[in-house]
Amino acid sequence: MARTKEFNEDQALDKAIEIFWHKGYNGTSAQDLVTHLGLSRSSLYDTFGDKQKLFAQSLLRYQKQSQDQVIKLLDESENVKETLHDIFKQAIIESLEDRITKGCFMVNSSVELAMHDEEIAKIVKNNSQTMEEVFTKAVQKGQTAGHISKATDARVLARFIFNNYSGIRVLARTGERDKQVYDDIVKALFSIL
Amino acid sequence: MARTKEFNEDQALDKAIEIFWHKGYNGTSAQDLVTHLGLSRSSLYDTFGDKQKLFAQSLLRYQKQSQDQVIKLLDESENVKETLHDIFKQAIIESLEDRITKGCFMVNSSVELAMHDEEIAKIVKNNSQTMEEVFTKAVQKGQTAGHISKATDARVLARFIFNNYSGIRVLARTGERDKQVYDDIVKALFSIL
DNA sequence: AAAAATACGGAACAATCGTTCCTGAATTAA
DNA sequence: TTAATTCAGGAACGATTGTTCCGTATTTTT
Repeated sequence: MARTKEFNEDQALDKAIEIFWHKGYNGTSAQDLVTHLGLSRSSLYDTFGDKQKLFAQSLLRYQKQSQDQVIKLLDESENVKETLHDIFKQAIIESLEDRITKGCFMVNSSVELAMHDEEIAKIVKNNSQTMEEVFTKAVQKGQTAGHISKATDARVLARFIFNNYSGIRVLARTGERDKQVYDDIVKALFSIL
Repeated sequence: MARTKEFNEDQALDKAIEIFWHKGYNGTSAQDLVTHLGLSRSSLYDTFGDKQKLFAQSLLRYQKQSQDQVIKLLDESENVKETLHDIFKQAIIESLEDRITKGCFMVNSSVELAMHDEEIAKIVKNNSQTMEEVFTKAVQKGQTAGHISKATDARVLARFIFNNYSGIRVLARTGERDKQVYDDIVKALFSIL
């Protein structure tokens, strides 16, 4: 009956993530999207609705991708403290390697849109809660195994870890390229785990 | 020779800070500025140049205001650890009280503009360096006085403090209203000082 | 082969963007 | 008083915004 799409929807979403991540919501124009996604205006609007909906779908996809990665690493980990350390090391590498410093798409979107767009606010809130749960369970696992100090409540540590993660991603967004600054923060953070 | 200005330039800048802080640079239109500052278009452009210049001036004024406050508190402090604690408590109060959650103007601007506007990038970088110095000296002072542990290098702790400050301001921007979340972070942070 | 459905490219939309300019009134210093 | 300067207000600028629509091409199912 119908013609098939010539582009892959998920690949297009990945392109949308790239440009929204780099330029933000208000900084990305419809023309930017057409150019970067390689689609026509009509295909773009037929497929994704409008700019706001495309942004929300992009952010959801990004969230799922990054959450899944962290969850998998922590689930499979036999030393949670080491794995958490690896996660931070990876974030630092990404911050230093990216020639265009994009920071974290979720953090960027929180700051730019959370208070102006209810749908984005929900995604951000859901992300925070999920990450808090993931980190809390991981810390508990580490405390049981004896890799992480039991001196502080697991949820407190989880919130603390998440807060430092946000901070580091802001730092990356500012264009900080001195590895020592990142390393100092991680060093201090892990001194209390 | 000339008619005197009927408005106070600094007061107008304060109004500009308010709206840029709330809506961001791209989210604030020229009409928003005219309405909120209570000036005519012509007066606004004659006085401040253009939107970008007005934004930069606003951010500089905000930076000076908040830096001066922190520096004064820490300079006059006899117990730096307590004063740092007060500074965080104050940030939490502001985060919870603000009906419209604005976060931190400097953090917001970093995320939105630092990588796209060189002038803003310079302001942000200068702010980070200054705050790092201020915190470093404060921590040294606290270590000498015996209020802060000497186990960790002062600069490392300073960067760590600043990172958690950024994180908390992002949290505020996401609209988090649970005081316990903020308190947990501060509790964990001060457990290593 | 015919018919149905959709992708495509691009023209075109009204609205808003930041900015400039013009008007006439108001105020000041010479 | 005169000349200079700045005020407020609004019209108007071209450019860009997000979005819609249309004609054509293409593919799939009947």
